[in-house]
Amino acid sequence: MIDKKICTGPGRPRGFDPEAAVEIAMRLFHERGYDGVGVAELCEAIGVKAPSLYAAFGSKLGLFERAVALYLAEGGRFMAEALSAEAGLAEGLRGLLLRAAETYTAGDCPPGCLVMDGASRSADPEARDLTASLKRQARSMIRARIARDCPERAGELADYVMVALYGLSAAARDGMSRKALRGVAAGFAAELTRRIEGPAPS
Amino acid sequence: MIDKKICTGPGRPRGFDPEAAVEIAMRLFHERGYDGVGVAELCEAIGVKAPSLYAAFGSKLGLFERAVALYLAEGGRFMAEALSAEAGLAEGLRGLLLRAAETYTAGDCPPGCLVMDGASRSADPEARDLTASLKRQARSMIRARIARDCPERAGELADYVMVALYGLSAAARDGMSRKALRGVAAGFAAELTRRIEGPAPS
DNA sequence: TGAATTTCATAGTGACCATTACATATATCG
DNA sequence: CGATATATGTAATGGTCACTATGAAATTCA
Repeated sequence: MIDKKICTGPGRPRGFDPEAAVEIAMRLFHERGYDGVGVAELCEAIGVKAPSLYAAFGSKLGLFERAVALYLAEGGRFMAEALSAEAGLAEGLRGLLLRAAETYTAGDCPPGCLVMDGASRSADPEARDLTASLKRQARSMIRARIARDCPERAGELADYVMVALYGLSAAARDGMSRKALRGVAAGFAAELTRRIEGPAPS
Repeated sequence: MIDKKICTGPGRPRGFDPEAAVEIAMRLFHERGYDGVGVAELCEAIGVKAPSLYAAFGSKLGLFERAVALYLAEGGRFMAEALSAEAGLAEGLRGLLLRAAETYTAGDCPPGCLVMDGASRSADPEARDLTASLKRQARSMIRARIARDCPERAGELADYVMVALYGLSAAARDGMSRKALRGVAAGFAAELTRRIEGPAPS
């Protein structure tokens, strides 16, 4: 509740905005992945020297954590929205996949999903673990939503949605068009709908 | 047709088997990606010093090219087989997806596909281009097979299969079980079959 | 045996990596 | 005006990166 500019204590005030820095870092990490962006490049893009960056965020990993958190707060909303929708399960999952296709090909940010493949092959195990944990969390949310209407197939269908999201993200990052991705997502959703509404196929 | 050990010219004979070296490199690249494996580690695993490796393969990228070629010759066969099968289109694509799920979770080699995400986020543009070209080639093969039976939907269905393969590979690399992946692949194939055999939806 | 040829191991190249020691600069508080 | 506290820039840390210059070792051919 306290304005952060007013209650500034003693000491030299910092010469940059940490929130803007996190946003710049988010974009760079999203473009080229955790290992693909060096601290030197982050410093230059943010307009700050390395010691200031370390004083503010602790480490490159700390800045990545902040960047991922901002990513989830901005672009990760669509998942929570689709899952908590009052619409039916099939409609919700269809919306999730279609909005993933849109989000992963939005022109104002890099293609693909920062969580899905921003650090999946990183050399830093802590960065890998961070995104891996978020992916488990996403699957858990999806599974919980499915279990409300379809408990006996929740695991199976959650896996289906996860693989679809993996595919949409990777294909987007490899340049697949938004239109093509939309069509694929609709196909994934159609099968999902059949599995939810129809009986188990033998 | 000439045994490679008999017709050895002048000079000191090399102390290692280049084909075995390529196989070792293939496994390492498959496990951790192009950037994730250093030349020093390759040298130690192969049992050779850096200059010998460079004399034999020219560069790290040259060794990667050989490793990818071996990967395609060994594990990439299932795609050509599924596409050139005498069975129907839907059966062939279903076989392709199911065999991808099996291949990507085979216990005797690392999970996922070396081509799909062995260098997709590499810092080396030449390594990225190599795998990107192979992915375009794979899509082209899939599309050509589809076009034989279903020319008006070849592009759309080829995109569908590609996204499915991306997803299966990434999910496998993130630890999804073979059983779960099989179920997902079967679901992908079911929708594909409907799109092939049924009329265009709406 | 001696020349030619190829591979070998030793030991380095400069560039980049994330990170930090140190001194200086700029603020608030007493 | 000190004293204290925080941020800054300079410059360097040790480590790893892909790669290679150099010379010795091991082979074939004359």
